[in-house]
Amino acid sequence: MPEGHTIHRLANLQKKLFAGRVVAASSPQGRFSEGAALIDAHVVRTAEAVGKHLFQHYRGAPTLHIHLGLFGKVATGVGEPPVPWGALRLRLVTDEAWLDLRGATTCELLEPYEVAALIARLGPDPLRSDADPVRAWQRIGRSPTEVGALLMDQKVLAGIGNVYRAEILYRHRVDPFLPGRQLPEEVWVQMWADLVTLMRSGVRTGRIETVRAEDRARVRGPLQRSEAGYVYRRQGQPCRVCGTEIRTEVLVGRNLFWCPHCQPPGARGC
DNA sequence: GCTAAATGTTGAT
DNA sequence: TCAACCTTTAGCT
Repeated sequence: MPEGHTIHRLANLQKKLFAGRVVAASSPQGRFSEGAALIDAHVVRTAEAVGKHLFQHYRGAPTLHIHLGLFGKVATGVGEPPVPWGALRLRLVTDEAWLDLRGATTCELLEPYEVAALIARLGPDPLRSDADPVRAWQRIGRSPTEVGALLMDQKVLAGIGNVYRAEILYRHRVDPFLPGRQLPEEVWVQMWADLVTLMRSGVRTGRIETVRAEDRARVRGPLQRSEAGYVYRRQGQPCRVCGTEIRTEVLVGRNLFWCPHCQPPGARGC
């Protein structure tokens, strides 16, 4: 489930399991053999996440940069690593722990200046204490582009994906198609604060949970895995608050979900 | 068993 | 705006 919270969770875990340890690196699938050879037998200094980008910094070797894309997965564990299966791009093994990477869009080694350049083109990440939400507002507040498109733009905000986009717009009763420059600044300030809270909770639990306690009471039975939010992937089903059918439409190449009653055209939030 | 879709990004048209 | 890419899984047959 690779939105920003997943990547930060992985970084925290990797710091715990690998920082200060020598890793044996290999690429059973073969696509990352050269890179694996360069970090093999080196010590991991630390791991960190910026938006959806994951970095492992090494002593005496370049930085490992991973981007999971839509279907990439990292599996980690302690003890003996499992028998390799499928397309295993990268395996890291220490005396006590292992890590397997599959399906990632990006797995490469970067020099420090390349890491800096990559981070420089990202907007503020709600999960980082060094993030400055004003930078995001400077772009959103003067843009004619739909808020629903701006939230997904990693140059504007880093770490938000299709689930958080839909859910944060719903929670603040904002029309996804509202031009950014028509969004009141105070609504943006609330959305940012809400993102910080929601995503931090996502890092803790490993899940995206967005339904408020008072609305949870309206839901009969346990929330299904695929419908744990207000609107994401709930097209055709009744809005948890007003009962109107949730709609979906493609916006910038991704399925957007919203409630036409709670987020009517022109709704600027509350 | 097959197909489509998925929490994403890039590069070509 | 669209296809390509990386892989797994859900929902069909």
